[in-house]
Amino acid sequence: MKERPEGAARPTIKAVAAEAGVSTATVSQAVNGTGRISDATRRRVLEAATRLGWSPSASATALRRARTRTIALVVRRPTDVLGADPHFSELITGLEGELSPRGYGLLLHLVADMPQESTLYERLVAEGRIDGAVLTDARADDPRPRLLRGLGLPAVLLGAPARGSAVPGVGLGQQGAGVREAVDHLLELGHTRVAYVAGPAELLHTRLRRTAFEEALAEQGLRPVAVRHTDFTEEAAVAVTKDLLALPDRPTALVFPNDSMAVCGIGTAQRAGLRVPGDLSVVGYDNLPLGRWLHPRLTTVDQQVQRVGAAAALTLLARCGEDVSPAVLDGRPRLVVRESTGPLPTGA
Amino acid sequence: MKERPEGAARPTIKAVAAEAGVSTATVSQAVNGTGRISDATRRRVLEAATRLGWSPSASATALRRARTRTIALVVRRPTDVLGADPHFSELITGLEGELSPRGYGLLLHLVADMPQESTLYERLVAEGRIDGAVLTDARADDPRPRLLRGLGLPAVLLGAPARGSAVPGVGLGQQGAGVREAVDHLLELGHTRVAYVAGPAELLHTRLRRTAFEEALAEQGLRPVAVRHTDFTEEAAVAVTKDLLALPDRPTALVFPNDSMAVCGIGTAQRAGLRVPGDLSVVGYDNLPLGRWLHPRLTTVDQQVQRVGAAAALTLLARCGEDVSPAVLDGRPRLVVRESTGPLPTGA
DNA sequence: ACCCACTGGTACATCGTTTAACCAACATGG
DNA sequence: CCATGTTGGTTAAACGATGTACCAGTGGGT
Repeated sequence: MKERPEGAARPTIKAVAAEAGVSTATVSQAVNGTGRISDATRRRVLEAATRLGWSPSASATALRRARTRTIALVVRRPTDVLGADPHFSELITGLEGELSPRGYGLLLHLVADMPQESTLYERLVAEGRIDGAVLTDARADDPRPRLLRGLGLPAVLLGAPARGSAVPGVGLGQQGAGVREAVDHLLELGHTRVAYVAGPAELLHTRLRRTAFEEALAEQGLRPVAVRHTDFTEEAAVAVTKDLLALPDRPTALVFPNDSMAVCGIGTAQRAGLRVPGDLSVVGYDNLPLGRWLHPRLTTVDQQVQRVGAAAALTLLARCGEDVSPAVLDGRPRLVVRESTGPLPTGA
Repeated sequence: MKERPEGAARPTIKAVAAEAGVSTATVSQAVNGTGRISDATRRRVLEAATRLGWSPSASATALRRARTRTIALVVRRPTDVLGADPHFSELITGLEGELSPRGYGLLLHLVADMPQESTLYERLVAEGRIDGAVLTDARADDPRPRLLRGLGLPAVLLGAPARGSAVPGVGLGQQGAGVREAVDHLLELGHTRVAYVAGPAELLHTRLRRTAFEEALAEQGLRPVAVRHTDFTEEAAVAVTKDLLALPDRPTALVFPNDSMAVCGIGTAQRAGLRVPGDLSVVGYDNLPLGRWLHPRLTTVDQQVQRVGAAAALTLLARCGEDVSPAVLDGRPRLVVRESTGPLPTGA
């Protein structure tokens, strides 16, 4: 609709000022609601602006205000294969839901490893391209909080809530609650030989969940059949499942660190002639949409990534000087019981 | 490493000029390789720049040059539920692979529907936030090419290669080839009662693939048992599968428009007591990583989204005035035969 | 000795906004 | 009638980089 005659340059604040018969300063004040302007002039200016289809140039505003209204989300993807982690779609949805209405944009970058990620932040900050960053995959010894603090870049860390870190953490409380609930569920079903497939050891949530897993078992006087760390790839899921199923005292239940891997695990078990949940119970993590439709439907832990994303956006916006009501993030990860878990096999 | 003493503002070109003992103009020319500067001075300037950890301000450069080095990718997600289409992860990977090394950023936005998407482009252009856009999900009557052309924004349309549209299309040639191959594969296995689950009718590739499907059958003198359009949601996949399996002359093979839906279809069939591929063969589309690990492993069509993304990025960069070698996109969608397809059930 | 070409660099206007400082006009109170 | 506000604007200086037009020096040719 705002289609301009071919080749016509975008209008500037000057054009609007001329159209409305005022100075450019007045236009600026009118659209920003600052300064002292009569209601009548304000209206005139706004009309002129819409008539010309003008919006303030983002570059000029950014230069003047030293604010870009852009947030970075850097995704570290170790291998080319992991790729499709649908986790991020959910996260991005949550973020965008809060950013977009406030005129903020999300700048997405993919990197291979942590050094690359650090360099990228340095560049983005040096170029003044972003106002803040969302950090994912908190590590046990994470270099990013210190780095970003040094660079003076507002950030939030997804995962564990703040722990005296340089940047505030955003996430559901009681990180371990989901896994704990999963274990309790399995125990109730009669399982005693349970194994845990964990994520990369350096990730923070890997630790939290592993601890929760072991504690929940210990409370019933049990110990895990095994705990295996993996790199989150599908290949690893298959390999580790085979490995666990070959154990002398084969586990009757497997707990995975995400749904994709759980699905691989189920496939591997079935391929080995086992029925799920008849012979083996499987629990995932993330509650991907897909899990609802598989056969068997996947029992999993829902950690509400989308809501966490929204909360993270709000926290970050607040740190960027936007006045937003602080995010309240109640709730905790919860087990969603479906069909991939069942009573202990009678033979066992 | 570039950690500046707390509160110190980022250095500007002036600081670098002072450090190197030259004028700001010289600094600019040195880093941009323009103008006539002696090698010695150039080196001195670059050294000074790294010493201070300076990079040209993106905002200032954008303002001056009327170029932001930012590309928009707008994702339309009809419902909240579709969400996790892993398709996009692949696409983004492909795009980023070419954009990032050239200093371009990817600005990601999520919208609900086409009107919103149009408005968004208008805003982004009016604010001068982007240099170009990548359009996905080409529609039969797509308003975006005209719109963006009117706005003067470079763009590429993913999917069918150019067809006299206002923006160049990027995609594998012979769009239908994959589906055609799938049908041939099924026919070879002896199937004659094949049904097709299609995507939303307004999407361009939906048409192309549907046509390919029908033509491939027709060549053997066959007609589809049924063709059903859906909205790409998992729910729809389940519903339509149930529906098709209840048909009087039940199909022995189902072709789906993406892997997520194919998985849902398999689950639904299994739940109905059918074995895959024993009683029913299923073909997907996209070649998601997950499909390799399911039980049964998914037969699907690989359309190399990542490579298409890379090619799209190159085409777009070229239109943005970057001098890149034009993308060559050979190949076509190819069938990947795995385990979800098998010979015609003997009873049928 | 003089003109010219060339090399290597600098001064300055400019991109489109924002904002502090300033000012005209007009009412108000003493 | 004059200092004193108040209201509603304007002027001009940034913000940080780019690029055109200009200039100082050097050396060559005649």
